[in-house]
Amino acid sequence: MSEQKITFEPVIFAKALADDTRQEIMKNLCCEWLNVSEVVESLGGSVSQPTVSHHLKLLEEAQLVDVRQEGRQRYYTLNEENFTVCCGQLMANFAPTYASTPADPTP
Amino acid sequence: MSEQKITFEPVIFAKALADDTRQEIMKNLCCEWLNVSEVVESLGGSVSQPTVSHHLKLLEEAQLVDVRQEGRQRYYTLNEENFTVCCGQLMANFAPTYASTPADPTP
DNA sequence: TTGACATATAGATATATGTCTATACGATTG
DNA sequence: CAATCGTATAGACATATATCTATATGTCAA
Repeated sequence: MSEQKITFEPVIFAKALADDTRQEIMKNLCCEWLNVSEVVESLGGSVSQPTVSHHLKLLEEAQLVDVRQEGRQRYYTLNEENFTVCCGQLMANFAPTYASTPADPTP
Repeated sequence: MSEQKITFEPVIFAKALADDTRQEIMKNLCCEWLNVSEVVESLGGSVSQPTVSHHLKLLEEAQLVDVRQEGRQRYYTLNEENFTVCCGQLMANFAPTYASTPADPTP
């Protein structure tokens, strides 16, 4: 059904990863749904809520997080599958010798 | 022998990829040794030689290219193996569900 | 040694980006 | 409806970065 196929933009993907704060956020969202306030807390208060929102927006644009609205809160989680696809595409682009041609993903 | 084990710095790796020109350079250096002038040419003259040198330096610092001096020219090539290792580490960090624990690389 | 060539470095500049504060927006609750 | 809470947006600002021109460094050849 909804499962939109990811549009892989290698530079956008790389830019999304190219920041310490965002990588920390991604770690904290890995296998876990957190709302924005919880993400702020998870960073130990080192960055403000608007900054976190900004980072989450970038991650969303890169299709690396899923979002779910619940009341007035928005819950985010890392989309591991999309992340995996992006890494696979990077491999295909830049390490063809090592990249395993992944036939077809689970249909 | 010399094969230095790569020190994976996920943000440095991502930053190295986070630019169109660098990705183009990486593609052109994939499975191919080019000297600096040839890299400049391969970009169709869209960037200057010093700019290319700058990008190559970043790629070198990220350990994504190997360098070989030959006379007065420096030849660069993409290090596919290091690239692969970095992607694998990214997967381990951010997609543990999908990451294959790679036992041991070919000894 | 001198000149030419290949590449790297220095310095300048414009754009991109990460961060903050202030505030707007949207949903819930009294 | 009004107040409140959670999040997003706007605007400002400082730093990072991509690029250029000019020049230095290093290597070879005559």
